[in-house]
Amino acid sequence: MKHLKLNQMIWQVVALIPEGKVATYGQIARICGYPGHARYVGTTLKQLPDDSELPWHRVINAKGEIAFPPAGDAYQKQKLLLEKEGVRFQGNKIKLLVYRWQP
DNA sequence: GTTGTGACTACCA
DNA sequence: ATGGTAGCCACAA
Repeated sequence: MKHLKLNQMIWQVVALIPEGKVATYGQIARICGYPGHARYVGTTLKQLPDDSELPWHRVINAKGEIAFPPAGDAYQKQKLLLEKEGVRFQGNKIKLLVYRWQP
Protein backbone atom coordinates (compact mmCIF):
# COMPACT_ATOMS: atom_id res chain seq x y z
CA MET A 1 0.00 0.00 0.00
CA LYS A 2 2.93 2.31 -0.26
CA HIS A 3 2.73 3.98 -3.64
CA LEU A 4 -0.93 4.88 -3.46
CA LYS A 5 -2.10 8.32 -2.58
CA LEU A 6 -3.21 8.72 0.97
CA ASN A 7 -6.85 9.15 0.12
CA GLN A 8 -6.84 5.90 -1.87
CA MET A 9 -5.26 4.05 1.03
CA ILE A 10 -7.87 5.49 3.32
CA TRP A 11 -10.61 4.13 1.09
CA GLN A 12 -9.01 0.72 1.14
CA VAL A 13 -8.61 0.61 4.88
CA VAL A 14 -12.12 1.86 5.55
CA ALA A 15 -13.46 -0.78 3.21
CA LEU A 16 -11.85 -3.45 5.39
CA ILE A 17 -13.64 -2.51 8.60
CA PRO A 18 -15.88 -5.48 9.40
CA GLU A 19 -19.60 -5.02 9.71
CA GLY A 20 -20.71 -4.27 13.22
CA LYS A 21 -17.34 -2.87 14.20
CA VAL A 22 -15.81 0.58 14.10
CA ALA A 23 -12.41 2.25 13.83
CA THR A 24 -11.23 5.72 14.77
CA TYR A 25 -9.84 8.35 12.43
CA GLY A 26 -6.51 8.04 14.19
CA GLN A 27 -6.40 4.29 13.68
CA ILE A 28 -7.09 4.63 9.99
CA ALA A 29 -4.33 7.19 9.58
CA ARG A 30 -1.87 5.05 11.52
CA ILE A 31 -2.73 1.95 9.53
CA CYS A 32 -2.04 3.87 6.35
CA GLY A 33 1.39 4.70 7.68
CA TYR A 34 0.52 8.35 8.27
CA PRO A 35 0.19 8.84 12.01
CA GLY A 36 -1.11 12.25 12.87
CA HIS A 37 -3.39 12.50 9.86
CA ALA A 38 -6.62 11.77 11.61
CA ARG A 39 -8.07 15.02 10.34
CA TYR A 40 -7.26 14.22 6.79
CA VAL A 41 -9.16 10.95 7.06
CA GLY A 42 -12.25 12.95 7.80
CA THR A 43 -11.52 15.41 5.05
CA THR A 44 -11.28 12.52 2.62
CA LEU A 45 -14.46 10.80 3.75
CA LYS A 46 -16.31 14.06 3.35
CA GLN A 47 -15.64 13.92 -0.37
CA LEU A 48 -17.27 10.53 -0.80
CA PRO A 49 -20.41 10.46 -2.91
CA ASP A 50 -23.60 9.70 -1.00
CA ASP A 51 -24.11 6.49 -2.95
CA SER A 52 -20.65 5.23 -2.07
CA GLU A 53 -20.43 1.64 -0.90
CA LEU A 54 -17.69 2.52 1.54
CA PRO A 55 -18.63 1.92 5.16
CA TRP A 56 -17.75 5.47 6.12
CA HIS A 57 -20.20 5.25 9.00
CA ARG A 58 -17.89 2.82 10.79
CA VAL A 59 -15.35 5.58 11.32
CA ILE A 60 -15.65 7.55 14.53
CA ASN A 61 -13.46 9.77 16.67
CA ALA A 62 -11.09 8.78 19.47
CA LYS A 63 -13.70 9.46 22.14
CA GLY A 64 -15.92 6.79 20.69
CA GLU A 65 -18.43 9.30 19.41
CA ILE A 66 -19.80 10.20 16.04
CA ALA A 67 -17.85 13.12 14.68
CA PHE A 68 -20.89 15.16 13.69
CA PRO A 69 -22.83 17.51 15.94
CA PRO A 70 -25.57 15.39 17.55
CA ALA A 71 -28.17 17.88 16.37
CA GLY A 72 -27.36 17.39 12.72
CA ASP A 73 -29.05 14.91 10.39
CA ALA A 74 -25.71 13.47 9.32
CA TYR A 75 -25.30 12.36 12.91
CA GLN A 76 -28.67 10.68 12.95
CA LYS A 77 -27.99 8.97 9.66
CA GLN A 78 -24.68 7.55 10.82
CA LYS A 79 -26.09 6.42 14.14
CA LEU A 80 -28.94 4.66 12.41
CA LEU A 81 -26.60 2.82 10.06
CA LEU A 82 -24.47 1.66 12.97
CA GLU A 83 -27.40 0.53 15.07
CA LYS A 84 -28.69 -1.41 12.10
CA GLU A 85 -25.40 -3.33 12.19
CA GLY A 86 -25.76 -4.05 15.87
CA VAL A 87 -23.47 -1.35 17.22
CA ARG A 88 -24.79 -0.29 20.59
CA PHE A 89 -24.72 3.20 22.03
CA GLN A 90 -24.59 4.58 25.53
CA GLY A 91 -25.83 8.11 25.22
CA ASN A 92 -23.89 9.51 22.30
CA LYS A 93 -20.89 7.24 22.84
CA ILE A 94 -20.41 3.89 21.22
CA LYS A 95 -20.30 1.08 23.70
CA LEU A 96 -17.23 -0.78 22.52
CA LEU A 97 -14.44 -0.16 20.08
CA VAL A 98 -13.76 -3.67 18.98
CA TYR A 99 -12.02 -3.10 15.74
CA ARG A 100 -8.27 -3.63 15.68
CA TRP A 101 -5.91 -3.88 12.79
CA GLN A 102 -3.45 -6.77 12.84
CA PRO A 103 -0.88 -6.24 10.07
C1' DG B 1 5.85 28.93 -4.47
C1' DT B 2 2.09 30.13 -0.18
C1' DT B 3 -2.20 29.85 2.43
C1' DG B 4 -6.26 28.09 4.43
C1' DT B 5 -8.67 24.18 6.03
C1' DG B 6 -10.38 20.48 8.61
C1' DA B 7 -16.09 14.08 9.88
C1' DC B 8 -8.99 14.84 14.76
C1' DT B 9 -6.08 14.15 19.05
C1' DA B 10 -3.34 14.58 23.10
C1' DC B 11 -2.57 17.36 26.78
C1' DC B 12 -3.48 20.48 30.53
C1' DA B 13 -6.15 23.74 33.85
C1' DA C 1 -15.04 14.43 34.73
C1' DT C 2 -14.94 18.12 30.98
C1' DG C 3 -13.89 22.13 28.28
C1' DG C 4 -10.27 24.75 25.79
C1' DT C 5 -6.31 24.71 22.86
C1' DA C 6 -2.18 24.01 20.31
C1' DG C 7 -0.29 20.80 17.12
C1' DC C 8 -0.82 18.16 13.12
C1' DC C 9 0.19 17.93 7.75
C1' DA C 10 -1.80 16.33 2.94
C1' DC C 11 -4.35 18.58 -0.24
C1' DA C 12 -6.74 22.00 -3.10
C1' DA C 13 -6.91 26.64 -4.75
